[in-house]
Amino acid sequence: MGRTPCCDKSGLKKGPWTPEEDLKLTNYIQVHGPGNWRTLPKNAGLQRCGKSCRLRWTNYLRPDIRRGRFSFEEEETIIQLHGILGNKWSAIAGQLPGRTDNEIKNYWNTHIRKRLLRNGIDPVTHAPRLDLLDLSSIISSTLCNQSLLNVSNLLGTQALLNPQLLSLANTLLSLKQENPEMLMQYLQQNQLNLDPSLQAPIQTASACTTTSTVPCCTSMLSQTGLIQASGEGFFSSDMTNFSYPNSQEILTTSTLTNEFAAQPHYVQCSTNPTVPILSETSNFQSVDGSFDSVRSSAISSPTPLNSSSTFVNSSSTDDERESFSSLLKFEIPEGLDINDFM
DNA sequence: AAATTCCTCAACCGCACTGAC
DNA sequence: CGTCAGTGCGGTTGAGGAATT
Repeated sequence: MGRTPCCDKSGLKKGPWTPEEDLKLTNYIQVHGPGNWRTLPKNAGLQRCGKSCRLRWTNYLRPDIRRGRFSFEEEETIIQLHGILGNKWSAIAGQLPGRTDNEIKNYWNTHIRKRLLRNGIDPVTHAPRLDLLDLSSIISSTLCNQSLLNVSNLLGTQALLNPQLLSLANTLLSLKQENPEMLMQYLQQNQLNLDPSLQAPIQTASACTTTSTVPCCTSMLSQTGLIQASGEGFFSSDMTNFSYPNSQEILTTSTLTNEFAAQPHYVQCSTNPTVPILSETSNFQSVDGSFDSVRSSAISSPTPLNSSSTFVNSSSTDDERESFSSLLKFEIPEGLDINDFM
């Protein structure tokens, strides 16, 4: 049947608001309060759609709007919450007083998203981008034991540019998770160089979930830094404990907590010396794999994330942000143009 | 200095949801 | 129960300024 338009659009002004219109809208709302947007334009003497008035008010004229550059804490919070909530901009905005969903959405799309991509992170899943990572290390870790298959000699950086090899990596990852035996069969069929001495029963995915098989999967973690933990498969049960252990500190509303419970969890690995995670001078608890401080500091901790940086609102540079974002950095082979993936 | 490209963000659009009738 | 008004939300657009050629 279709909805009737929110207002009669004929003769209504569109486009940027003039100061006069802003004044009319502000004055009217100060007297009558927001709401009843359909009749508001007429009553306020505006040639605008009520929807347009509402948007102008909520996104720009509202007195509690906080304008200006996003602080580090805000940016960190956005990244954290986006990892949990996805594109639930209004929910994210609810955790950032004074910021609108529109503003956060714009900032995400123009700044954070690009930075994550530069650092090898898929901005949608917050997992490392397979197509941006060192393929050989991925395949090695896929087998849960780098000694099992020395593919480093098989594949070089060139592999990244080969769609077939990328496809192969995807296949291996899928097989590894779903059917390790089939993976071994696949490898044999494809004549990959398996060390005969290591052709004992391949570690199953479930075996990889025990901490006793330490080499298992840790190489991938160490290679990538931030990995999506899918509950079972790649990571030990202990490791899943890394993920957002303080989520309830971050998310005070039951809605957010519930949504978090339904979302994939993420872990961050600190074992790779090439990943410039925060040093011991920070409150980043890398020793035991706990990332509470990083995850919760934006809200629960009044102290800066990294003592080496002074995070003052609106004063940080992109370089500083880039430095901070190295928390989420992965190894991306040189010569790979990130723009091709954006 | 002019032309072109890139980037930002305010604003729009269409759909979904909720509650009143 | 169905319809509709009101509102909220997320994706997209495009104007205008900045940066680059």
